[in-house]
Amino acid sequence: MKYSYTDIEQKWQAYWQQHDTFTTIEDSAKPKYYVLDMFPYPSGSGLHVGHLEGYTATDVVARYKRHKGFCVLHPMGWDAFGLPAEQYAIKTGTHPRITTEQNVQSFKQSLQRLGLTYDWSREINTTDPDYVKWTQWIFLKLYEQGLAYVAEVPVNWCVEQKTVLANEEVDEYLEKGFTVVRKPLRQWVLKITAYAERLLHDLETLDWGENIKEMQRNWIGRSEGCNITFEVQRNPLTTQANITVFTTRPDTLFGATYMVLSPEHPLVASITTDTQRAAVDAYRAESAKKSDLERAELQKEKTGVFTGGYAINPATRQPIPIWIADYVLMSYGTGAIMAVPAHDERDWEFAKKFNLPIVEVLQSPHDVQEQVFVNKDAPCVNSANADVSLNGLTFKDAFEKIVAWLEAKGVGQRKVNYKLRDWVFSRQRYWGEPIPMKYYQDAQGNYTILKPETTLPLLLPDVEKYEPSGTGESPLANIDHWLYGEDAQGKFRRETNTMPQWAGSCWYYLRFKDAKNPNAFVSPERERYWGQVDLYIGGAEHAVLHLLYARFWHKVLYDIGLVSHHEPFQKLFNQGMILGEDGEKMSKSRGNVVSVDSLLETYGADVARLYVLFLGPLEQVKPWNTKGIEGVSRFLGRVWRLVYTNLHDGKPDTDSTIGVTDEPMSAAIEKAMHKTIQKVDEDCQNLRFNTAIAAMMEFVNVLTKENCHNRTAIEHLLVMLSPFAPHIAEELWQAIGHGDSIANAPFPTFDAALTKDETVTIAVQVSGKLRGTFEATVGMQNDDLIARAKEVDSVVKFLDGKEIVKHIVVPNKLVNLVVKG
RNA sequence: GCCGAAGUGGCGGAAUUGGUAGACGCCCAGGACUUAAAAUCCUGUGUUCAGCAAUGAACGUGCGGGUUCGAUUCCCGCCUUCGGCACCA
Repeated sequence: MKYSYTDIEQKWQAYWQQHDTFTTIEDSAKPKYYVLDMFPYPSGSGLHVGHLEGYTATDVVARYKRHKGFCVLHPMGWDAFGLPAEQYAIKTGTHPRITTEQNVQSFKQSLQRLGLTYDWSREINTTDPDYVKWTQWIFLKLYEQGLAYVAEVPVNWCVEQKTVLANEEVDEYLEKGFTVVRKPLRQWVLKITAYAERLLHDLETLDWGENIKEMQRNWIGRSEGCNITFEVQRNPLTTQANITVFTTRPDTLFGATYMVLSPEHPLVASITTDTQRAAVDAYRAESAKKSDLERAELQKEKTGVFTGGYAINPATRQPIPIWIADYVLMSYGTGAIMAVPAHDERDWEFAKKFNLPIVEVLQSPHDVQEQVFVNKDAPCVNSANADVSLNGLTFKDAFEKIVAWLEAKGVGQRKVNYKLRDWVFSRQRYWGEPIPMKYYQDAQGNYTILKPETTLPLLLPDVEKYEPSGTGESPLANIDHWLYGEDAQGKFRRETNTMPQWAGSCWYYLRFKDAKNPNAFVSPERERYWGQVDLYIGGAEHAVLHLLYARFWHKVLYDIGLVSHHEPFQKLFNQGMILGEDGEKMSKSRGNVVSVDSLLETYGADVARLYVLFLGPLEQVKPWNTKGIEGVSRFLGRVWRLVYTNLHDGKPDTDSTIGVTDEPMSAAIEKAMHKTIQKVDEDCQNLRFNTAIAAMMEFVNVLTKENCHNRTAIEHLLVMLSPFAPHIAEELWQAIGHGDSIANAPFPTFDAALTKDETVTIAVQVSGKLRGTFEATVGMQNDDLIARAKEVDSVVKFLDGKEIVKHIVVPNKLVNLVVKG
């Protein structure tokens, strides 16, 4: 019989479906394993090879763990809210639900053709009313915990289109010639900063790549320092005020020669003197117009203006000028800084530009008037007053001493700051979960009294137009019959903001444990049974946001007793991107996209699965290479011919030519088999699929070369291969007489004694250079090894006439004869 | 600029508690089978030099140093590529 992947793939996919082969089993007598993919946004362009790689990897793990006797949870779903469907709706009027459904169908079909073992009875879709209900329910839990609040937050506002833009849209709109400004708008915000310390600290407990942890740490951006209060100098023209700054270098306080406030700082108006007011107002107006992007782009030249006001440096008691400049951000620390130009690059640049004094307070190897000196190890100088002296102290001691002094005087306080900001959680869009809040009328008839929805889910109404309302509100603001209503508590207007796409993905891994539960987002029993996700695989593009947001929600749920672990994903593995054949990122515009459907067409699922893993290490970024696929295709052909030997002989095509025999295998083959099992087993556990496949190829090459068709060897090979190429494995398993699915066969075990060689090749070096080899029995004594090494033909001439000054022996490996002369 | 990862044959990659560099696969060349082709099977395949040849020697893991009997692996200094962050005081 000839190997025809189309026939056998369809046959076995139907078989698995009919027999519920991969329906999840919950058996508390067995260990559990929860292996999860980052679920996709079902885009119109279909599955790409990046999906293929990640999903195949988790599928191999899921199947492998099943062979190993685990109860495996391996689910799939759809992160189906999102901008593309909404933009398509704006263009064509097609309801996003329709587009989404179509895309889901096509995605699901492709996934099924790959022979993935997803338990489709647990399929979820973030846009389903049943799912939206629980997303909203969790939001209300956050609200009850005081972790959701309303604030005025600047957003990207397109002036011409009267629309709020997502960050990723800004460039596109600017290119079209529109004006994009920062405009404060009413937003729902989640207080993720309340969890900053735990989000940082608990990273230690996770089995994640160090690089991803580091990215999260940087994003959270913890820094220790202190807040220092500067008294504003009394001046008949200004009001009495204090300015608090945050600094990580209080040890340089004596060198603070000026202060800078962010242009948005609330004290700017009261500090500014009349003579400076016009300049200050002009500067503030200008920076308000600039988008964040522009501020960042213009980082070359520092700008700023003097307010006319002065503050007193608490250490030197000297008055120092107060400036405003947009290099100081209102959103970090206190929105104000003390500037130490001698020892901070930004301050130095600013001081040089505006001729502000630069005072050296750390012993510097060069003149700080000429060049800035940033250092933590240099001792303090010029840093003493009547009360306190830091001179001679380095960072740590100086820090402690000055902070103690400031605290004693009541003008300073230790403080930890984070770069992490609270999470702006509302979008002015249609295609998202409505935020389930209502505003009831107050005594004046204004809708100001905020209360949560009592009936969930709150679903989206149908709309005629998907464009934003033009007022900065979402299209929902135009749907009066949905927007306004009355209940026992009075007349209300609904919240028009919707949730961001992140919302659904913050907890989907929990819903998979109990996907159809109508009474709870997950039952406590099932939550506990499946516990943490044991392995989570996805692209590194989600290294920060999705993973941080999900961890945040999870911790909140943990705190209110709804989940049993404080972290959701125990082990995270990031697959590397697959590039086009040209080594560039795959993109439609480059025309280097490899589509999964065409691969399936040409080579079938087993080859596609095998090849995408054989390409290289899972975590590595690697280019696609269409030619190499022939190799794995041939490999499967060879496997096929181990069972169906007739093709090899060119004889007629009949089923009776199954060549599996019960003749014993040779010792060499048996050894090769045990080594292969060991290697494949280890590699599967460590997600090193490329070398696992290589090991199986080697084994098949040995079997082929020796014309060995031993039943045990082939059965073990098929079980090892089945996680990778399940269809052909099932077909051959059946062909050699098994009635049950290979998926239920236990993974072969190896005999450690049989993986060891009796003889080894010893390398012989002369002064570190390889000059020959010889065969020796394992465990041969060092003296014997040396004696043998000296007799090796190719070695002798390098020893001729030389004195051996040293013998180095690595047992069972190598002899190195060090010679002189 | 800062943080992180990585640089190995014509190509994808393998091998690191320091011990025969190049497993496996692609490409390529030669052979077997075939009327022929495809498929399949076998052999060879890092570079350079010497030789008719078997073979031998030198070089070789981004670059330059170092430690060591021995370095792809460890240390120091660079270069390049990719990813992330980007005035965070």
